[in-house]
Formats: sequence, C-alpha cells, structure tokens
Amino acid sequence: MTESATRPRRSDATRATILRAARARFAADGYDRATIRAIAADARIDPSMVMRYYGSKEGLFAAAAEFDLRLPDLTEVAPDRLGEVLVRHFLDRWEGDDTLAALLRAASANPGAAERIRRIFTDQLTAAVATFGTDPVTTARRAGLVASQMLGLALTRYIVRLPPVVEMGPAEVVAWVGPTIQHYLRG
Amino acid sequence: MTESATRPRRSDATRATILRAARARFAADGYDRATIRAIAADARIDPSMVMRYYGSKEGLFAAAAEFDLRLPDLTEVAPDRLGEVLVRHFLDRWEGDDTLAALLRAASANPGAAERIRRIFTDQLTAAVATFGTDPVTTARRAGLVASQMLGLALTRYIVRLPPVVEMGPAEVVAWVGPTIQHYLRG
DNA sequence: CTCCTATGCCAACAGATGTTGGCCAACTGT
DNA sequence: ACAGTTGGCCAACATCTGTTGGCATAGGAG
Repeated sequence: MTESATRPRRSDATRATILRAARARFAADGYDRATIRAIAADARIDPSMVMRYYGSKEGLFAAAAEFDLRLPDLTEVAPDRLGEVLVRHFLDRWEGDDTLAALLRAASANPGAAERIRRIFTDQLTAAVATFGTDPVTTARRAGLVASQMLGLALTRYIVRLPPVVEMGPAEVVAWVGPTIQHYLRG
Repeated sequence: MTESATRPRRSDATRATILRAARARFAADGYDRATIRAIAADARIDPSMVMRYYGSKEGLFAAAAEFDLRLPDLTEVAPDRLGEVLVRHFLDRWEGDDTLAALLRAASANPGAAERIRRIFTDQLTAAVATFGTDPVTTARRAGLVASQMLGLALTRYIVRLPPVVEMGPAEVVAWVGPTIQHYLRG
C-alpha cells in the first residue's frame, strides 16, 4: 500500500482508452447525452469497468475534464503583442484537444463543469494577467473580459458552429480578435 | 373550422403558463435536465397536458425558444456609436428574458437549439450589419465576430457566471465591450 | 335541460440510464 | 505449481423519462 503510484498497473491502458472515449463523447454530445454505455462501447469495454475505475459518471467526467490553459509567461512577451500572442495560444491549445469543448458543453447541464471553468479562467487567467503589473483592482475585470471573448470564440466555433466563425482561419482570427484582447489587457 | 384563430380558447392561459415555466426551466437546467414533469409541476398542471398542447418535448422547446433579437435600425445611429448602442441593446434585451439563456444552455444538448442560434445570429445580425454599407464580402465575418463576443458575454454572465463578468454593471460592460463591437463593425 | 366538446387528471407503459454484485479468466509473486 | 490478486464481463435492479389512452368534469350551444 505504501507504493500506490510506483508500479504501473496492467489496466492503465484501459483507463486511458476510457478517458479518451469519454472526452470525445462529452465533447460531442454533452454531459447528459454522453451515456456511460456509449462511452464504454467506444472503448470496447464493459460499462461496469467505467464504474470500477472512476466510481461514478461524475468521477469520470471530473477525470476527463482535467484541463490546463498552459498559458505562457507573459512577462517575456512584447507588451504590444500580448493580445496577438494570447489568441494564437488559445487557438493552438484548443484545436486538437476535445477537453475544452467537453467542458463547455457540460457546463450547461453539470454545475461542477461550470465551477471548473470558473476556476480555470479565474485562477489561471487572472494570475497570468497579474504578472505584468496592471492596476490590481481592474485585473480581475480584465481577465473576465478576456474570458468572455475567448469563451465566446470557442462557443461559436466549436459548439454552435456559426459558419462565419468556423470558416475563419487561425491567422484571420488572430488579426481580428488580437486587438480586442490587447484592449482588454491594457486599454 | 374556418375560424381557427378567431375564438380565444379557454386554455390559452394554461398554454401561456406552461410556456413561461418551460422557459424558466430550460434556462435554469438545460434541455435534458428540464423534465416535462418538472415543468408541469411548476405550472401546476399535469404532465400529459404539456404533451397535448405541444405534442412533444421538442415541440415545447421549439415554442419556448422563439426569440427575436429586435435589433434597432442601425442606419439611424451615429456611425461611431454603433458598438455602444448595440451592446446596450443586447444587455437590455437579455436581462429579464430567459429565452436566450434557455437557448444557449440547450445548444449543448439539442442540435435544433444550435441551429436556431445559428439562424438568429446569421440572419438577423448579418441583415443588420449589412444595412450600413460595408464591404459585402466581410459582412458575414463581421457579424460572426460580433456574435462571438456577445454570445461569450452571455455565456460568461448568465451560464458560467464568471464572477468578474457577473459583477460588472451594464454601464461598465458597455464601456469595455462597446469599442470591441465598434472595431468588429467598422475596423 | 341536454348534448357535445374542451379541459384536466390518473395510471400505466416502454425504453433508457446509472449503478451493483457475482462470476470467470488471466496474470504474478513465491 | 499454487494461491491470491487483478482485469473483465454478464445480468439484474431501481429509477427516471417521454409518451399514451382512458376517464371524469365543466362550459357553452341548441
């Protein structure tokens, strides 16, 4: 019992497969519509295994929705390029990783998911914004505004799939939204 | 049979009560979690009545999610105040009307809701943006960008309830987000 | 007053869902 | 080789969901 993390368990591969299937299903169908049976079927495994390894559907979602913005160190970025850099970073971070879409979809039905988004964008973003010294009073507000634009972009691009937003290439998005973020950060 | 819309039916009040309860429930709980039984209980009515009057849960949602942006005539607005006017209009339109929140929450689970949002913001917004003559090629894109910011604001304010965004008063929101919309419209 | 229709409720069904317990096979340390 | 542990599956349960049909009652037309 003293070495819980040392020996790799034989079932780790299965665990990972379940997690991958769960993320994909949660992202595609939302929390309620993504049934344990469907996730288990995708992972070619019995539904009861999901319960054994993750305790409950809530537990599975909690594990699947682990997400880190991985924000770069903003102190090393030219101050007038902050918006541009941030928008590009968000796009890179989100394309090819279902987790944020899953989180966003689930936020509508699962209070825990909304709470998680709140923590991610409050803690991580606020911390990053605070690194370059703006007025501490407005820091939280600036972070909130950045979140509103970036989450709105994610919403219209990956969930609602609003055609004009979907069709924009990354470079165009950066060119348009970059100045907005720049304004929220230093306006 | 020739006068289907003339005589007001005695059950119109019940119909309206159901619709009000449905909007509130859909807005608060999302499409899947808002059960017909719960809606019926709120309306102090039997669940079977909901089916009789609206055919199915989908039908009820379709009726409850009727939404119009009611955009003002933008040709009569000073060109450099467009962003400010639009943001204030959106805020006024959304506070005190659950419909958009219901639509937004449901978009995660109900494909029809996403489609409806797409139509609202593609048709109505694009039309409004097109009234003042910008380059028609970029009109759709501008409308999409406005939608991304306004829907992001609604998402963080009414669904995710991100504290800094919730705590901002309407005037502050207009002051911060107005220039963004202005930039998307005429930048 | 008498029909007929509209309005409402009750009870039930069929299907799906999260969750549980028991059983078998495969692996592993001794 | 053996015993114990781990990984996996099957079947079942309790609950909840949308939905349906039948039955009572109230209101208006004749």
